[in-house]
Amino acid sequence: MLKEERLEYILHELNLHNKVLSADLSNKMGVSDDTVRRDLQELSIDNRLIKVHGGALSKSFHTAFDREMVYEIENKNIIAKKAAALVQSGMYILTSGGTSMIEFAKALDPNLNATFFTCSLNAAIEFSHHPSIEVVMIGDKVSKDSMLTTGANAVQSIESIQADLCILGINSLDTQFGLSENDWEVVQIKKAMIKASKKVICIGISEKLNSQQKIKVADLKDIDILITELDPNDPLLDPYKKHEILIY
Amino acid sequence: MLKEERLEYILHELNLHNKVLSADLSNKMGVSDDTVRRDLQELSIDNRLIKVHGGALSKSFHTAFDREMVYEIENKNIIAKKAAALVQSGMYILTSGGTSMIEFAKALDPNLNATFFTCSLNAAIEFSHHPSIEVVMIGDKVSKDSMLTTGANAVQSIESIQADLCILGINSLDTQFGLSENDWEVVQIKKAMIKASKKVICIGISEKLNSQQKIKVADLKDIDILITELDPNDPLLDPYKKHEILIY
DNA sequence: TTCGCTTTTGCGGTTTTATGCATATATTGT
DNA sequence: ACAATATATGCATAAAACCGCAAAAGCGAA
Repeated sequence: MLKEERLEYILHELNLHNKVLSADLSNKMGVSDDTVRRDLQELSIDNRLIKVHGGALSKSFHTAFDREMVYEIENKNIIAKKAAALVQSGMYILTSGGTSMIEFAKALDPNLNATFFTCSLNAAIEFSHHPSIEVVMIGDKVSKDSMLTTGANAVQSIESIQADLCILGINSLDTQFGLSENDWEVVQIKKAMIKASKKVICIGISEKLNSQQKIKVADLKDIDILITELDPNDPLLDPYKKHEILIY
Repeated sequence: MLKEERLEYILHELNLHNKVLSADLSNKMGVSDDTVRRDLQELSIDNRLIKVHGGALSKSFHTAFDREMVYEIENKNIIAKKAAALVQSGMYILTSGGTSMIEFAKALDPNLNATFFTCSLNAAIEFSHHPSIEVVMIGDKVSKDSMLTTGANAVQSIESIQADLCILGINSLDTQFGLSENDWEVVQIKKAMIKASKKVICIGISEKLNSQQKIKVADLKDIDILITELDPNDPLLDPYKKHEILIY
């Protein structure tokens, strides 16, 4: 393993888990812990991570998120892994944005060969870090709140796609009102995405369940799969099973 | 084995495995490691791969060459301020990407009211942080090296715009060959942008001057304004003044 | 072909880099 | 406070990169 490769690997691990242990790294990479320590030191000097006794922490983890958010991130990671398992090579996939989607992008199998369409600037960037998937950014006016492209042009672009999968971040989900949002423009986009896909997967932390917002995106019957951090047998999810939604 | 053959072979191997070892290459190709090193060096200069101690890594894997960029950030800031001064409210502006453009976005007057069109994911995000400007992302397939959307769709979108200004990051600029790039797709985008704008501004650090790359984007006569970190009276810029380019 | 010219290549010697090991020191948890 | 780990430091070594030079190969024109 080349030195630069190791540095990349370490940063990658950090992105995924927000922390690394020196001992783990030296095992996995097959080098002495001296070398690992020197690698970490170098990355630390370059401000790419935070070195601590026994390993290192992700920079963003330390600066942007507090403990509470970490808990969320762990959950989003669980969701991301479940969702990533449903993606197969050759698929065409429409996705929205949100932090769950970012984690999802990180969790994708490095050998996956698929095409992702998205309106989210951040998601597009994260997908682009993957070595082999294709990424198509759907263009239009950028909505500053959500960092999504929205508008007639985007909707039209989506309509011209026949996707296998549509993966949507949940803003609010409710057994009565279904999937809902507060931003009219974003709703139009999500509606178009659902219409253009054979299967619809909703991902989001359980906190978002059983809440409503002002504008309806879709009925429950339009949703095929629901992914949360909860165990599929969790009673909280029972109401959704009744609506023929698969729970992962 | 001929030289060009070797270069092809190296890039091919890199595509397959994302890394190559100098020792492996000299064995497989039956040449000395000096030759391999020189081959790698050449490809590295042409930005086709990342040379590291012991071999080379694929470009797509290693996006973090921003380490060096940090040194240039002060110069880019100077450039950004000069460029920002040329933008007026009400303008429609096409922009490419690059770190200079990111700095430019940060340097914009907070009271500015203008509309920015861009193919760069990063630039779009940075522009979106501005309180009042409108941002339109031009959609298409995302080119992973440059994080730009490229393709026929993007070109077509650009063609449907009549912009006041086009601000392009310089990759290579030369009095003979004009503005040039190494990526065919990106060249198409930039050409379209130039065509769609009344005025063309090129921004970039002086390091990029007097160098050429493989594909021509535009002649000097297509460029109206050139902005570098240098003083406009710097002798290095004299050759460009002769071509009726305004220097800032 | 043969003569000059440029480009490419290989080689010897030197310098730099990467890595592991031994030893001394520091940090941590109980 | 003490044992267990982790870190820092200096050193040795092997591999890789660099440099200059000369031989070899490629190329165009007489």
